[in-house]
Amino acid sequence: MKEDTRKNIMETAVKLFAETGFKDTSISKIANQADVGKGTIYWHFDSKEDLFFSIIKEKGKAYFDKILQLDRSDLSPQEVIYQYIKGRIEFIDNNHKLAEMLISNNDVINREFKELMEKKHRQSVAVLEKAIQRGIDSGEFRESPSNEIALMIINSTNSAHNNFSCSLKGDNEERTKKIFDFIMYGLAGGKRNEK
Amino acid sequence: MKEDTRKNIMETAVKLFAETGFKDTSISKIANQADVGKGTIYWHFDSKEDLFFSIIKEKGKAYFDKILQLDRSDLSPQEVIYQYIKGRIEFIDNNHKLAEMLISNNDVINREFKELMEKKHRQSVAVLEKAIQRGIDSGEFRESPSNEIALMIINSTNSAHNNFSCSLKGDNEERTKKIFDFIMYGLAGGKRNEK
Amino acid sequence: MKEDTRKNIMETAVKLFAETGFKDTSISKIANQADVGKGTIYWHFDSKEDLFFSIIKEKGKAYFDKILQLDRSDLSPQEVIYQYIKGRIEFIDNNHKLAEMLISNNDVINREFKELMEKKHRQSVAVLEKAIQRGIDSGEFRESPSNEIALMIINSTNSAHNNFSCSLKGDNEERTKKIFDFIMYGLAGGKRNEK
Amino acid sequence: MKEDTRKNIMETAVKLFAETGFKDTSISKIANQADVGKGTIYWHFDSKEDLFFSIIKEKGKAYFDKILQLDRSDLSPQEVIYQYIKGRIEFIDNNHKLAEMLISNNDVINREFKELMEKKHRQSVAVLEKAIQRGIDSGEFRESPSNEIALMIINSTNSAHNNFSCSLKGDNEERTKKIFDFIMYGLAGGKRNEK
DNA sequence: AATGAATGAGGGTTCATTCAT
DNA sequence: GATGAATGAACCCTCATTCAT
Repeated sequence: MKEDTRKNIMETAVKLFAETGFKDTSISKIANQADVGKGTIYWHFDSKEDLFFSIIKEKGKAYFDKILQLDRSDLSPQEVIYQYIKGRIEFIDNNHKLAEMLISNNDVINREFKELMEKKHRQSVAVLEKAIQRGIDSGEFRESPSNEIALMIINSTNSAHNNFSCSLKGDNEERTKKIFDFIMYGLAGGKRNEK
Repeated sequence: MKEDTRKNIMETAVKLFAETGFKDTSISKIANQADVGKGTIYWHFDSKEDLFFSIIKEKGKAYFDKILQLDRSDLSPQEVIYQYIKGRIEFIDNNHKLAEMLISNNDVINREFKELMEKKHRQSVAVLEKAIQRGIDSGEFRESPSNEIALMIINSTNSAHNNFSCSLKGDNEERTKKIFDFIMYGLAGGKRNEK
Repeated sequence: MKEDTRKNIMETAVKLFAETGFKDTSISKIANQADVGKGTIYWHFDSKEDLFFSIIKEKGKAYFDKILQLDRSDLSPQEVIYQYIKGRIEFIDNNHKLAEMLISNNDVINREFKELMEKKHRQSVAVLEKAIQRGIDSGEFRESPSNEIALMIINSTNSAHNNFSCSLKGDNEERTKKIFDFIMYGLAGGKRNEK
Repeated sequence: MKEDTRKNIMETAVKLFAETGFKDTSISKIANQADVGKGTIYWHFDSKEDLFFSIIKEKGKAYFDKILQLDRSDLSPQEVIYQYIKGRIEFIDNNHKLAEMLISNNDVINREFKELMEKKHRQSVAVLEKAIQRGIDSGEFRESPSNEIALMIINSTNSAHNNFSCSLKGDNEERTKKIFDFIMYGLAGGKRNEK
């Protein structure tokens, strides 16, 4: 029963945080919606921030774990990139607003959160970076700064989710392919005519 | 002197809004930091929202105008894309904090703001889209959905600015070239070996 | 204990509203005087207006109910008028400050309040009007516009309470009789010598 | 020219004060409406209160002077009362909202204003009182406490102006007569049948 | 474990007043 | 005489947090 209340609060909170953001979601609203007393939330969590972090950590864990698991040499570099895009799109699809919080650095709550997010971000970059480097070493990819390419891949992938009411069309598979294709061959594709 | 105070307030505000977001930046804080009375802000602006919009409109105008001017046929498609990237990077460099506000859609304040930003975003997409289509028609670019490619270009360009304390290295010229290169040729470049 | 706080706030508020009016009575002042936190007032009432209305509705109900109960044919017209005066004087005596709020229409807060007060006022007028008409029909009273006479009776009755530090003397019984006498016979009494 | 600005301000102010009351009329609004700078008002008047008092004193003077002039023995007691009612109704008609301020003691601004109003009120009562006493002495009026009757006359006269959207009908002459008649003969008129 | 009444710091905003020009 | 930009105290209200029960 103990865990039930805690879970109930977290699930209600994640929905509300995702819908209206951290600042605009009050403890009262969460308590109301979760059908518990306000004091109950403070029995289970130290503060509003603590509640938020607990959610982020729990919900984000699966996502980040999946990314970290791509850091294996039995996957081809292209496969790593493809799976990265796919995983992110799926996560965004399932946790729409929460994803925005994890992806953007605007809703910075405090230093602890910022540092946690930066760490996760660096880890994601590192996974991609390694795969890219492997691809370059094998001659599969062209010479380029792997770290920065990783960053551009991550940003391109964001095209999958709403960006001022504009986003990629199609189901997850299609969207993944589109982004992967863009990342792999760019606009010109094989057509190299130097600017 | 009249305009000095207004400018002072706007510059202080843009810094604080960018640092801590709209919600977490109080009028008191802005007034303190700008070394004016709280009432002074309300002499120059109708409300906190009005202050925010005034900043967005005034500072963002030059940036968006420059993008719209790229919509000319005497520029090659590649040139349009290159100039787009360059313009955005320069804007980000000069208005670092403001750029974060303009780029992120997390701090959506209200419908008016949302609609303004969406309109500007659609216009930017349209400019790129046209250029891409021209490139495809001329055989310069490979066949692809121009609208969605435009979106991915925009997102890739965001790699130029801080993304959880990680960004592209080099001066503006270098960074522009890196992004342009990525967009043009992708990771594989001419090396096409289908996944 | 729950109701104690609410009552405490209402009683403090009615005193202050009556002393200094709605506009000039701040929530802070009420909270201070009632020895509760400002937030406590907002726990019990939605807004300053809600507090005001709650007082009016709760405290005024008994008074208006008593008036409406005079609308019975087993009471002689004179008796209705006498009881009306008596009821109002008693109410004023027991709710001195509140009475000032109910009687004056200067502190009109908003449409809802205005309409509520007008409705109650019309009902009071109607009760008196019916009684007057009955008295005229029976030949007890002289021919006269019953509606307007009702209005004058109401205003005369206001003489019982402070009017720029001047009011009728005596206990409630005496004051009721004085006003009743004035209303019945006027200044000249039976002495009719046309002006 | 000096007096022109001052007059302009006062006339604009009296209109606005009358329309929206003292509290709800801001100096800005008056300045705007009068088409002068805010500072100009403060050059002509010490404060918002001073502006208000200046209006009250000036506009109220004519009214109160007229009442005081009724304190002459060449007027019959009835004539005094009749003229009192008539004067008040005319004043109310010409200065509708301002009249409410003068008549009600709810919009008490401060001690000075309160005392001024009470003094004027006492003087008005005194004029009526003397006339009543003369009428009683001459056998014209029946025996009664002249001071308190004066108060009731004043209150009855208030029936002429809006009282929660209910007031006497007819032109000034008619309304004066109705009130005079009520005051003189009451409801029963000559018909004395003791309750 | 759970509750909800109570709190007060801080939010955005208004406005009478001042003063350099 | 006249102006209006600047001020800051005070306004109503919100909400994260506490604590007696």
